[in-house]
Amino acid sequence: MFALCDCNNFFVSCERVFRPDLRSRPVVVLSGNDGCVVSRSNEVKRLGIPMGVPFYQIKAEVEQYGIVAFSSNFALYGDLSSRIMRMLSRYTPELQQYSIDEAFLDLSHMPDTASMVALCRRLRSAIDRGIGVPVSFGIAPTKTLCKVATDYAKHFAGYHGVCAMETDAQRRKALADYPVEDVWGIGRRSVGKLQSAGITTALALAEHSEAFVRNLLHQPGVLTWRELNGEPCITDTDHPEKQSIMCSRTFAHPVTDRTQLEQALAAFCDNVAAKLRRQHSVCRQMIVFAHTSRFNADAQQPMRTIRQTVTFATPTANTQELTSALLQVVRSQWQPDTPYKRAGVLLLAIEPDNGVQQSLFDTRNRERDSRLQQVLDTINNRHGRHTVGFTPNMPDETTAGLYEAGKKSPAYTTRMQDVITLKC
DNA sequence: TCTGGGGTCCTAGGACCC
DNA sequence: TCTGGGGTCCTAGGACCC
Repeated sequence: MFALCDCNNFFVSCERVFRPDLRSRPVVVLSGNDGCVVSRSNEVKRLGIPMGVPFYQIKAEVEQYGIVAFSSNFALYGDLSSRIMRMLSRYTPELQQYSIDEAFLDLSHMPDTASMVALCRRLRSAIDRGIGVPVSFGIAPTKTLCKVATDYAKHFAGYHGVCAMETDAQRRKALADYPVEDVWGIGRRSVGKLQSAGITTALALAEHSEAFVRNLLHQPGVLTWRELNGEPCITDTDHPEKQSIMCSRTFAHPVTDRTQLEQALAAFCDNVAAKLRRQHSVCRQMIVFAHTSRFNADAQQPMRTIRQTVTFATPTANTQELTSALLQVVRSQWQPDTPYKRAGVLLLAIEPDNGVQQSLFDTRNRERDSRLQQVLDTINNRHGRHTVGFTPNMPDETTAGLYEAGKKSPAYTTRMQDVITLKC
């Protein structure tokens, strides 16, 4: 048996930890540049405002219902997330963090369902008291069924935040009332195919034959089908070492200046390379891209794109080497008078940094590169990101004009100046 | 005017091999 | 008229997740 711990409305709940005055008010958290709604309080969900809607399209509702909006504050969410994960791992030996606000607990060592429910209740109240974020638990024999159980735990007050699915009768009853489009692993495209086949509930999907499901939804659909029928298939839900590392941003206003684009990309490169080194890895490939707005693009005015995959003969995690390759890409593909709206850097073909295969024709002094990089990392860890580096004037989230995040809350838990003061 | 960011896995098709 | 069969590896794109 597994349990899934899922934080309720996570980003909104994080904002409410330090703003208890907002606990019963409608609150949303927005994506980068305050573009889209990415987290909603229950009050906002009840108003029918959908996930992912562009913020400007709900201006009227914001006004009418007094919806409070925040720019996203990942320093805060990341810190509260790691506190929750630490607390969960104190109570269970087997914890697989699945996302910033979800983790699977392996409960196979526990004797019966009653003790599993009791454990989850203890965890729930410990997290509520110790951190202040409400969470829900779903207990079931497979991870896909855990997701279903967690939804029931969230939506029916009678469960008090913990729903266990133990018997086959419980499983069938839960799936019969569960819309197939809400099943974990069934996306937009699959829903269309399932509807054409007359399948609307999770139970109807589970009761079709494996051959039917394979023909319609292929291998991933078969895994979901098996999981719905109680056979655990999804095992690797934790990925401590990333296989790809990306940093990309949409600019608040399009960038038409080459130097400005280069500096933005150099900052992304700095971030991904530091992440790569932190997990003790190197990469053999890097994709550099920048493009004009993907909206309003048509045959007359197609999207204009910079995009190139760079392959390194010797795998690397060196910021200088990655940055100079990146600058070459930009300089060779740059088109003047082009409003670049989004840009990014993606590292691929990642492998551990021990036992790197050297290239016979390598021209770099790897040993010296590595010593220099270590010194720079030490300085930047002590004095903040981008304190020293290979590119001057690297912008960050606060650089005027490049990004919009005017509704951001303080970094209450990660920046000394932002720690709240209590007047007693 | 305004439309996010960071991941994973699977599959089809091309290039290449004998 | 008529053009094999069986592999591997790589890449781009699709589908899905939060």
